[in-house]
Amino acid sequence: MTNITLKQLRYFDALARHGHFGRAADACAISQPAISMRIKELEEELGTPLVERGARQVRLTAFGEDFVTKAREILRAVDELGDLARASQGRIAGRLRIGVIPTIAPYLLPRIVGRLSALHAGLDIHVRESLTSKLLTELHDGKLDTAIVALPVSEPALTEVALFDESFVLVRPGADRDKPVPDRDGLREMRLLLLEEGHCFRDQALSFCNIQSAMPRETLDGSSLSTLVQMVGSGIGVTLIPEMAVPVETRATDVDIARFGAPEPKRTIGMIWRKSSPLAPQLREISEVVRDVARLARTVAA
Amino acid sequence: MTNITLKQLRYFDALARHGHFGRAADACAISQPAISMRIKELEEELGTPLVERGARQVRLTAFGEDFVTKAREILRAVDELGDLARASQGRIAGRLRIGVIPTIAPYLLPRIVGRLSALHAGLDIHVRESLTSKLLTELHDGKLDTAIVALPVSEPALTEVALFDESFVLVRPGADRDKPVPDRDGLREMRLLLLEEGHCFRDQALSFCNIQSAMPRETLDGSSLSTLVQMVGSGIGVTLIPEMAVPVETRATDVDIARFGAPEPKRTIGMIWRKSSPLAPQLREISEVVRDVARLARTVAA
DNA sequence: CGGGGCGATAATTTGGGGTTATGACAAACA
DNA sequence: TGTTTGTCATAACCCCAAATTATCGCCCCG
Repeated sequence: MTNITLKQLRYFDALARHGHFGRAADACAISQPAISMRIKELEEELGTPLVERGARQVRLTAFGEDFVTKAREILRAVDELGDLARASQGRIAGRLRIGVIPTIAPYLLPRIVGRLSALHAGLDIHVRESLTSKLLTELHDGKLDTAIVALPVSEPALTEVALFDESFVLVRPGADRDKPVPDRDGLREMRLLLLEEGHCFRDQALSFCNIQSAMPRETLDGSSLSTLVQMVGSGIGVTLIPEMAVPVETRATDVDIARFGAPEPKRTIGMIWRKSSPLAPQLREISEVVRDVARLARTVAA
Repeated sequence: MTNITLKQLRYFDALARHGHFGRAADACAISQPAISMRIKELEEELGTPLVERGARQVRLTAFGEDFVTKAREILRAVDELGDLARASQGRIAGRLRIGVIPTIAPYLLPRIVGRLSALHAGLDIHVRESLTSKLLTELHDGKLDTAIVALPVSEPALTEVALFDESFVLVRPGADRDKPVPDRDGLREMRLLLLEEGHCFRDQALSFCNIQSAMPRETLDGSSLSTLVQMVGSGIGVTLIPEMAVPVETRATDVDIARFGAPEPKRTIGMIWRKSSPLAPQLREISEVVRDVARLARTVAA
């Protein structure tokens, strides 16, 4: 393990440049004895002289020549470290790992990624679609920088900002078009198709109907909103979907979309990140962008 | 002009390695506050955080990851400055860190160390025995000056010189002494004991028998050639060992050693070092010595 | 031989970088 | 829900490394 310091290298670089202790010292804004001592010390550590102190001039030894080129490479590399910092500083750039729940991802993510990429050229976005519980774990483990989930998550270590509220709408077979829209109690009597266990959207829908999740119910579970809507289209039952999913999911299926009267079921979608994350300022800024994108997406949908 | 110091980089390297301020401080033989302060200072100079301080763990930021690789390059370059000094004096002296694979080390290393120490009084030899993959990593990281492994390694940044070829011989229970020597196909039918995954010698033996490593095979894996030979002695199966290992490993066990007919299995042992190493000329000279030593060892064995 | 330029050495000061002790806070625990 | 524990930050202090100024020694030159 060497004890060479960057100061020694800087002084030696200056000395090699000027061929003169006094002027090198000036260049380094130090006194002449200081540089003399540092160079001597460096030579002792290396066990070999670097400069030949002539009567009227100092000249590098052969080894000193080799040494100074290597030393300059190092000094340059160190200076570039500062640039590296400046390059990646402040601005939104580099890798951003974002997790989104499956009942949001297909409808919002393409727009988010598009907008963010357009706004921030140097941004390298990695997307992960997964259930809330898994997203939270990955957030904690540092596998994700942020996530978009339904609030609240109520984790003290996480910051959560609300993005928007979204209503749930009823999806029923096209044939039911003219029937009155059921209320939450009426809904409980119908054959309600839901996502499988683990999706927060399932719990949110159940809670609207005042049904205990644990209660054994005869429901047919679909694995994606698409599947659910397809099944509704074949007359198997009814389902709820977030309104943002309406344009995409009901495009090619004969189903009827009906809004509920008050109290309208809805959930709050938000963005979360670790309070300790150094990206926090950037993430807050990003959350503004996401909110904009979402508002746009929802006005288009409505 | 940056004020970054090598100490800061060394400490940060340690912190990145350990992911823990306290342990990193231990590794640097300083107190925990010292490293905390230095890292904080570094972050202030860079104007950007390097690590995310979680309650239970310290994690590098994306920028920290970039930074640490650059920093390590610099630290290695600085360490090489010391080598440069020694090399420029022409002599072979100072610290020499040499890595050797486990299927070579016991049979060759004592002689190598003995000879080199005798030839070069000022030489301080450090030996490391490990698998090829680990040796290559340590070579790149500047933890080793050179390594003796099976060629080829085909790394563009490394110089490789061949030292010698060594044949593999069959080790079978003493009772099989009078049976004919199997060929590579016959070998496939026998119960072949091999080193565990990761040893290059395992792969070399398998490739001789034309067996895919991935292929699920019923083999009993030993962790050293000694163990393998002992197991063969108890009649469990057969194995291959490099001929250099014969005198040491078969001394006290009732086993039969048989050479294969053509095509005889063999491998090439060579010495490797970083092309950028300032010790390159000395290492080449050392490789001549090692080659001599190996030739001597093998004629004794034969 | 005396003077001036230059680097080395000596004596002294100062602050960077270390230490120990302690605080703050989140996570784990009971 | 307190309590304990692990972990990093902060505070107060200390010391030696590395400056500074002053001076010396030396060689070349006039």
